[in-house]
Amino acid sequence: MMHEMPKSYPDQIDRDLLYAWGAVSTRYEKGEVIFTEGEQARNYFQVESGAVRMYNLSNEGKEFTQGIFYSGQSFGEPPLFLNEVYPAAAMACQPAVVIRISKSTLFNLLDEYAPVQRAMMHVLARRAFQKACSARDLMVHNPEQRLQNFLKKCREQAGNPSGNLMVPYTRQELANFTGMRVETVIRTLSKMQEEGKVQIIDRKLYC
Amino acid sequence: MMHEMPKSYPDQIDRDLLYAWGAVSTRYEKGEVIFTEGEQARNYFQVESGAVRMYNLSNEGKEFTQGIFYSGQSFGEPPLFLNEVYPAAAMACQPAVVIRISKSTLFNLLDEYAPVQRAMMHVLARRAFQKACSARDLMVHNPEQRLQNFLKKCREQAGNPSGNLMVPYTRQELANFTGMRVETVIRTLSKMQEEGKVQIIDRKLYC
DNA sequence: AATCGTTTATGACCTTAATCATATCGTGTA
DNA sequence: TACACGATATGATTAAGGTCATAAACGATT
Repeated sequence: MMHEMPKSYPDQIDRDLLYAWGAVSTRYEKGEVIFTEGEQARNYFQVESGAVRMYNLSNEGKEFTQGIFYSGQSFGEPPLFLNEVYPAAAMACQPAVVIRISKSTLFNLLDEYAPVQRAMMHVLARRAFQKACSARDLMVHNPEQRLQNFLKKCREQAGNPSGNLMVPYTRQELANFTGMRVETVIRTLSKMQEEGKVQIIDRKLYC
Repeated sequence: MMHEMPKSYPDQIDRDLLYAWGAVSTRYEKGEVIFTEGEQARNYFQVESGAVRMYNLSNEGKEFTQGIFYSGQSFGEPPLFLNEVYPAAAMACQPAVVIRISKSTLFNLLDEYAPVQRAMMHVLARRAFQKACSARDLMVHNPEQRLQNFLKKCREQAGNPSGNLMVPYTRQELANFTGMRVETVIRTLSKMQEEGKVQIIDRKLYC
C-alpha cells in the first residue's frame, strides 16, 4: 500500500552537513529491517526518501505501530542519548534510503554546531510531546473515540485540520496504530460512516 | 497515601543556578493544581521537594497517570520548546515545593550554559524513551502482563531490579497507571499472589 | 481471462474486563 | 470506645471487543 508523503519536516539535520561528516546512506527494500527492538542504539538515522515504520511485536504476534517517518525525519534518537536499547524495531514500509552516522560523530557534530543541537532538542521535545498525547489517546477504551483521536492526528499532520483527507492507511494499519483488531476497525468505521462521521467512498476512507 | 521517594535524579538543572536566574518557588498542598491540560506552557517547573503527578482526565471521569515526579525532577518541559499546550495536568500528590522560571529565562540560561543544554537534551531524550516504552507496555491487553510491565518499571526505578520492593501505590493508583479498573487490579494481583508472582503481606504489595 | 494474494466485509460465538452492589478491614480522630 | 472514611475485597451481571470462519471485492501478474 502506498502512503502519501506529508509535508516536509524542516527541523532535522541538514543532509549535506551529515554527508560532510561522513554519513553513509543505505537503501532498504520494503519490509527490510533497519534495527530491532532490544538492540543497542549506536547510530543516528535519518530518512532520505521513502518511509520507515517503528513498531513493537507483542508476544501474541500482534503489532503496534509507534510511528511512521518520512523524508527528512530522524528516528530512533532517544536511546542514543541514554546509552539504551531501542524500545521498538524499525522497518522500511516503502523502499527507502536512510542516512546513518555513528553516535560519536553525531555527538561531535552537535558540540560543533549549537544551532543543530538546538534543533535536536526541538526534535526530542516533539517526540516526548507526541508520545504523551498518544499515551493519553490510547488510554481511551472506546473504539470510536480512539479512531477519532488518530484521524484527528492524521488531519493535523497533513495540514488539513478540517477538510476531507483521504486516509492513506489500510484498516489493518489503522488497527496497528490504535491497538485494536481489524474487524473492530472495520465495524467501527462502518458505524461512523452511517452516522456521517467519516466517508467511505469506493472503500477508501475520508475524514 | 505516602510515596517513597526513589533515588535522586542528578541530571536536571542545579537549583542554585535557577535561583540565581530569578526562579521563584511555590508551595502546593496535596491536591493543588499546578497547571491544567490544554493550558499554554509558559514556565519551566522543577520539583524542589514533595511529589507532583501529571495526569489526564477522560470525559468519563477516568484518570490516567502519565508520571510522578520527585525532588530534583523537572516536568512539563516538552510543550515549552514547541510553543504548545500541556498534554496533561499537573497536581501535587504530596505537599510539594516547586521552582518556576519563565520560558524566556530558561532559553537564555540554556544558551549561556552549554552543559545545561546538554543535560536538558538528556532529560528530553529520557522522556521520549520512557513514553515509547509506556506506549508499548500499555498496548498489551492482558491485565497481568500490564501490571508486570509496570511493576518491572517500579523495580528498575527503585534500583531494585530483582529484589522485594514494597510497591508504594494503592490499587487505585496502580489502576490509574495501567489504565484498568480498581477491581481488575485487585483481582489480578490476588491471582498473581496465588501463583507466587507477587507477595501481598498485610495488604501491602511486594514484587 | 484466469489466477493469486491482499484488503474489506459480515455473521456467530466466546472471553473477559467493566460495571454495580455490597461488605470487610484498617487507620485516624472525635 | 465509637465513628467515619478510604482502601481492599468479592460476587453477579453485562456489554463489548476479540476470535474464528467465510466470502466477496479488488489489484497485480501471468
